[in-house]
Amino acid sequence: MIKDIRKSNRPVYMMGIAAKLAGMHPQTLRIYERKKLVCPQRTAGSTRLYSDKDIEMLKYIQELTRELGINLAGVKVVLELEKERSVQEDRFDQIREEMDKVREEMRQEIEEVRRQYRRELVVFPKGKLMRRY
Amino acid sequence: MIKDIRKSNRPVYMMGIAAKLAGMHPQTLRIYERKKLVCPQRTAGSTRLYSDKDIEMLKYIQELTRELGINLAGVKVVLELEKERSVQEDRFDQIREEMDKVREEMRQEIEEVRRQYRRELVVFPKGKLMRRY
DNA sequence: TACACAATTACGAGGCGTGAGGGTAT
DNA sequence: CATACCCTCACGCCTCGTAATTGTGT
Repeated sequence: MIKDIRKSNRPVYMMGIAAKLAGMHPQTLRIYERKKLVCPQRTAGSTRLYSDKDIEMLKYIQELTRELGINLAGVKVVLELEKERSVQEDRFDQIREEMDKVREEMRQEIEEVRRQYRRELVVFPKGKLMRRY
Repeated sequence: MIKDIRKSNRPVYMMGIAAKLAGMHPQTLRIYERKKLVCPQRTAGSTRLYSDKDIEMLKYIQELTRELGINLAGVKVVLELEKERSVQEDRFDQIREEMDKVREEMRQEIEEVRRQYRRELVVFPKGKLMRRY
């Protein structure tokens, strides 16, 4: 399976590049890190390295702050809630899938019952049915 | 069915009382109303009347702002997300209930098939089974 | 050696709670 | 007519983004 490059976790961009990609001030990225909103990897010399996923997150946080006017405490909670929601949606899909499976199993079981009775019945010349022995 | 008084929508408290009940400044309540967070009913003379539900909401918003430090724009989004979540949970319960129903229906259908075959078979003296005619 | 990063501090704009003042409903 | 409401304006605190400074990594 080929990984989606746009969402890779591989740390690649230094802070300056990341800031330009996200259209933000480098200092802002440090603030976000202190508030545990976007936490990039570090090199041995403690230089930050941002992944594409981090960049996406930065852009999304920007939407929440600039367009909706949410402060960082709010952003944190919103991100948590949306994560919970995605988990919930997964569970939802899962249970629906399970329901389809149950339907199919039940259908097959009914079929099996029918087949079993059919196997036990034989047709006699005059069109009558009898148990096989 | 007796309504839960603690969550009633009936408008009863004037602003001063509501503010005391929620432990907030009356002016704050006006701000929340302007931001469409808590919208009390009004009398003909445009005096605000808060319900118990409104008071509950005020207390909850207070938690979000004071304890979590979320600003009002954030509170608005958080409230929306939690509403969505509750809807999603309802849908979840509903589909689980539906699944139970499907199971039961299928079980009954299997039973019905068995019964039908049993009805078509009769026992002959020598223990053999035949179709009813 | 030059350039970009790390960390801290300071400043300005805006959000939010609180208070004051004048007018109106009950 | 007294009290509590209505509304608007103004002040102070806090948050957040930005800039400046000094030191370090590459």
